[in-house]
Amino acid sequence: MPTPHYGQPRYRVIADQLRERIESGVIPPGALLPAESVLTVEFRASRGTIRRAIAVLREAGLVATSHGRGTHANPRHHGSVLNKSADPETRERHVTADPQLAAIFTVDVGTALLESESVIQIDGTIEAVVRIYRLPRSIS
Amino acid sequence: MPTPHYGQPRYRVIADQLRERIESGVIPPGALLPAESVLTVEFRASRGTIRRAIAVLREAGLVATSHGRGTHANPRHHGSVLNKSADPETRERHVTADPQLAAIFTVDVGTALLESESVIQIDGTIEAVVRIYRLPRSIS
DNA sequence: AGAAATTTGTCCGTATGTATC
DNA sequence: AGATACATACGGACAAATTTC
Repeated sequence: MPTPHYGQPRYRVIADQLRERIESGVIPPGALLPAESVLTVEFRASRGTIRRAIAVLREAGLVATSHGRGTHANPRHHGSVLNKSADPETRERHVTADPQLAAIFTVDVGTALLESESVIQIDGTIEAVVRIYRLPRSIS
Repeated sequence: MPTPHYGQPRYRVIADQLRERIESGVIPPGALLPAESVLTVEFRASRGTIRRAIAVLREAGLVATSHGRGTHANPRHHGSVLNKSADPETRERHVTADPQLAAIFTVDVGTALLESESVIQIDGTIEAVVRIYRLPRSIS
């Protein structure tokens, strides 16, 4: 099997499906998820991919994993005052200035800008995407 | 080589060493870290282990990674920029999801999103442009 | 108590896809 | 277009914690 990930990578697709089961109650709070070895069969993915999908859910705070025991769904603290803050996983890339950005920075359209992107999640659901544009740093 | 990890796992040890270089200034702010392929040679670890070590630093906010470019140290934090916005000129508009946003929100490309744009100025000079994307207000 | 089975944790090597230079 | 660098995915192996018998 090649490694095509045109749209979303497989671990994200798998993570979304597992999250759906948890939020819909198919996997009730506190219950154990199927073992990684079971999930590899079900999703026909390698264990590494399964583990990465679970890692997404764990960082989102809706599952917890114990060595030797398994991964179980977390009791949802919905409605409570506690709302988990976002995890800042920042990714950067170079982009070209669109007309709006060019006007703001007073540069030509197409000038290189640095874009920094973060995904804001609350309780595992994506709330917003923040993109910050700056002029590329000059000195170092 | 077997897989001994008596004390700390290797990726943590490597992450600590890289962190030391960043915080001590051996890798100055904004500078690129050595490529993953270089680090595999230096630490005699597989690329997967190197990537995991870098992931630790990324989640800690010490580095930011760009796809074909590399990983560089001490990216500016979003929070610091956002906190300095005393007089943000905020403007909202509807936009269509580009492929990246579509993948993050798990919607089709072209789906309507709400964009909130602010210009961050410090002492009259434009520091950054912040764009926040959200799904449109839905009924509930 | 002890051994075996189960399950997650770490690590390696390789291959291929995708973005950037 | 080629080279470089990061991203995803596979399969295998062994370690460590837990549970089960």
